[in-house]
Amino acid sequence: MSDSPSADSPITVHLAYLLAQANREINRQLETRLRVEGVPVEQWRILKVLADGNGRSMGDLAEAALLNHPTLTKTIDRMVADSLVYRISDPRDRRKVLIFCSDRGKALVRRLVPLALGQEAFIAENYGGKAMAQLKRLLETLIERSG
Amino acid sequence: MSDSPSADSPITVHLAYLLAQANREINRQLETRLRVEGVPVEQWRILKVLADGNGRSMGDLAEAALLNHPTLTKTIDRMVADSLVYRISDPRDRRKVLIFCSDRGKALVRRLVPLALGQEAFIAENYGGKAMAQLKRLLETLIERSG
DNA sequence: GCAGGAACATTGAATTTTCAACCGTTGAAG
DNA sequence: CTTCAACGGTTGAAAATTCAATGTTCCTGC
Repeated sequence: MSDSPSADSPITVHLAYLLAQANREINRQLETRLRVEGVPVEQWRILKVLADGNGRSMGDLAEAALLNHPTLTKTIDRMVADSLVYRISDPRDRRKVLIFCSDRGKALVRRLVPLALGQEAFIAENYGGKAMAQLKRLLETLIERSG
Repeated sequence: MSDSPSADSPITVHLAYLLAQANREINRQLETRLRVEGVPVEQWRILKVLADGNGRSMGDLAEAALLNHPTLTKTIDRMVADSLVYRISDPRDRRKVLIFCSDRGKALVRRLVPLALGQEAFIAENYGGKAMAQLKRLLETLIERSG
């Protein structure tokens, strides 16, 4: 039986804490890599999702980019101002707004991808590809079971 | 030989993304549990760290509670206003400020701990104690190697 | 065809976080 | 001693996020 934490055990053994800590660390690393292009991590996620050329509704995009709805609206405002993406109201359902990646946005993504893959490679080296793959698998099932 | 992500692979296979997603999900669950007491997750972490009765410097506390320095200062301001913690300037090094948990804070932690442990138990059930233990181990070593 | 409820996105105000600059304290070099 | 760089923490302004409320559009039942 794996030791379940008790009242006086430190918070550092809680899964919620470990996830927050690991995320914070990895996110910071990615942040410093992306700083070369001056792009925040959230915008990187948005751009990468849109990079296939298909438009996404705000709802879908919020979910994919791990952002709350109002936060996404305002982030997209900024990105539109930077001409990285643009809005088109969905002709099939006029409540929806589809977001597309501009050419400028696509060009930026092409420069961003190697930076993100560089991090992946770096982690695989320092941490072990085996452990990394295992960790990814466990995270995926955790996410699946939590939805 | 674990498949390393390439330029066109979706962002959902990046470790940074999976960590952000898992953290977001688990954090939300914890948030709704703690809502019973009206305590934000960040304050829960702070209180839990201080619960042993020892004082911590702002620096140490920021690291333990996964908060940036100025953010912690302002969060502590709020918690002092709620009489959950108090500040005492360190007599050994007057640059430092030690934060202590008040009795009110300690009483609150006693109500918070079961909520957090409830989540741990819930995850262990729905996800498997074995997988959870393995995930924790992998996260710990990832954090260690990233420091 | 129309009334009412649900879905989608945005807005403005309030809260929170971040960035850069700052001040007091310490420790070490000269 | 005195000076000066580094440390620890706070502050105010700016930026980002969140909350609650709003405006459209769509869909269902009648």
